[in-house]
Amino acid sequence: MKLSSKSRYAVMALTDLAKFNTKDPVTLRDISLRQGISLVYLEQLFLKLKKNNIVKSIRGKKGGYILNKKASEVKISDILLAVDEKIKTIGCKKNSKEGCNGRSSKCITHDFWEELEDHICDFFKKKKLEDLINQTRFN
Amino acid sequence: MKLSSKSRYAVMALTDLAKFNTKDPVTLRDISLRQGISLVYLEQLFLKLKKNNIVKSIRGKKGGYILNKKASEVKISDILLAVDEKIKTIGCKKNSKEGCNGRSSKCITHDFWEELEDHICDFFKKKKLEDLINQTRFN
DNA sequence: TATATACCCGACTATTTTAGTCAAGTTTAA
DNA sequence: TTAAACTTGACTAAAATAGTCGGGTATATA
Repeated sequence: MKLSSKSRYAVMALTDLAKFNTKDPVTLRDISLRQGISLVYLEQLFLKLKKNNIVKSIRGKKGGYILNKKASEVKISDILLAVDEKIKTIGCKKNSKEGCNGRSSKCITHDFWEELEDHICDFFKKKKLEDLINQTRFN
Repeated sequence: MKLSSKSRYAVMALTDLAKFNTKDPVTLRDISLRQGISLVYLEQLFLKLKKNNIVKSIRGKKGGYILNKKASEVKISDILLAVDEKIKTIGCKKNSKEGCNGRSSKCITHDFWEELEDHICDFFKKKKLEDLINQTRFN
């Protein structure tokens, strides 16, 4: 059970962005250097974050990215959703008639996994980007 | 973020075992048939569960497996540990001096991921095998 | 209006992990 | 004696992951 580095990078990058999002847009190049994440990989991530209205891009010289909302309004779950992180502990389809393993209508531990899923999702929904900004000392 | 089917199967199989663990040992063949898990795969899992003192095996004809403790004393976290499920949300080493990405001593979101890890582990530590037995109707 | 800076996008690939099989045993109750 | 059941290591196909590569497009500034 692990989180993909896609998600880890997305949260790291946005935390960095939120920290430096004072007035001028922040360039991916800067985030890349500060956080040690490949620039090309960041581009992929920010494309998705933009499509999901988490950031706005400003093109041209002096361009870069800014947050689309206040850091206090960005849920971590929004970020994970944007980069396609799936919180799926089970193969069972939630409201499927054919059931979890194609045999019984529900596998014997179905409810347990669903509970786990909710437990994790709750955590991500409660946490806001703002909560992360001042949590750790910066480099 | 997903749980391996190794873990899912281990929990399913043990829940099944706990349900049928009345007097006689339960054979893997029966668990395999009831739960739709490959017999050979179950053998692999129960080897690990046995090494970790979660089950005991009884050899020979009429043999099979029984729980080594009461179902109320088996934590789900014990099971996951036994089959090598890693709850690692981050690459960061917990008490390493070199730090998470080989650069800074701690990555910017380190504390957040650690909190998530604890959140998930707590869930698994609180849940006992017994809690699962009567949760879902059986097939 | 030239151009450097920065974003945009699809295709591709090496590596790792996962899920599961295969084959060949050993043990023991009946 | 033998069938049922556990034991073990090696192997493999498929999927997911973490990125790279190459070639764009948009626009602020000089």
